[in-house]
Amino acid sequence: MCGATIARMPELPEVERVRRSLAERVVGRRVERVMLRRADIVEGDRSPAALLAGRVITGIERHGKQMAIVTDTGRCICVHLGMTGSLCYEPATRGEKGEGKKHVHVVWTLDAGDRFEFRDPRRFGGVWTFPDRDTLVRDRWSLLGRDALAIEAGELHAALGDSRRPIKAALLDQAVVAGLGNIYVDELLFTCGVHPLTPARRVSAAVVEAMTRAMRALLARSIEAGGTTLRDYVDANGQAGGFQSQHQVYGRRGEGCRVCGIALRSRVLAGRMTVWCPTCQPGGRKR
DNA sequence: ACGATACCCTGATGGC
DNA sequence: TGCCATCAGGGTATCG
Repeated sequence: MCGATIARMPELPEVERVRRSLAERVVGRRVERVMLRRADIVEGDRSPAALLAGRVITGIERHGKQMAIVTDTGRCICVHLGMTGSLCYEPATRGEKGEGKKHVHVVWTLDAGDRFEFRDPRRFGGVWTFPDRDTLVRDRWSLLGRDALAIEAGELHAALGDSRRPIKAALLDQAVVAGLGNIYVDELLFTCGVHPLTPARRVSAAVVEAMTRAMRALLARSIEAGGTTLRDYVDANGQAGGFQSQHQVYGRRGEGCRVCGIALRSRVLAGRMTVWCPTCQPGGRKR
């Protein structure tokens, strides 16, 4: 099993857990060599140097669901876990790189033979290389909205603008706010009593204010609980996430609302399975 | 211009 | 048991 971090459907809390657990192991250490086993998982310069060979890792940052591994010269890579991606720390004692494991696309070997690996069966994730942090921000992170843990109510309200699209679709849009995925959007809308079909422009400033607070609290609680584990997630210390037990609506279609008891409704919205409580989240009529 | 849809991909799952 | 259809969805390309 993976020594560090697997997250199925990694959203902001899961990525933050990966960031923290990996940073503990690799910051301050030199990348001795890089093995690229599947070239098309990397976008940009695919040379060993671009993939951080010879560099000393100085930090791991996160913006929304994306991570950046930054090094002493400023050279960095951006890692997106997609749906099934993971960054796993593997001590040297755990055998040879990628041995017997499928879908390990990149292996970074550190001093003493310890290493970390990018694995992604479905390949919705990827790795992007940048000569420096400014280029990463300019070419990639500037396309994202503010991080969901940092965004303020006024900014979120402005980002929603006068869009008529369903609030669920807007909150999933990483250019509006970075870090939310299907699970946390449904949970957030339930918490705020907002119907997922509500046109974004019709969510009042007051509700956006409450939503912003609820979003921070929800994400913070999930990070605290170790993130959401739907199948086999363990962090660097072998601990599974525990937040799934707190889900109010996600994955509970047809089951009773934990607040009012009525059967939760569901439909596909913005291409995503969406679950809500028809009484706790009234309205939703499009205009 | 905006919003909805198709597609990428593999593993888990359920039906027969 | 094994085969096949179905579903899951983050992000992007394309359609309407």
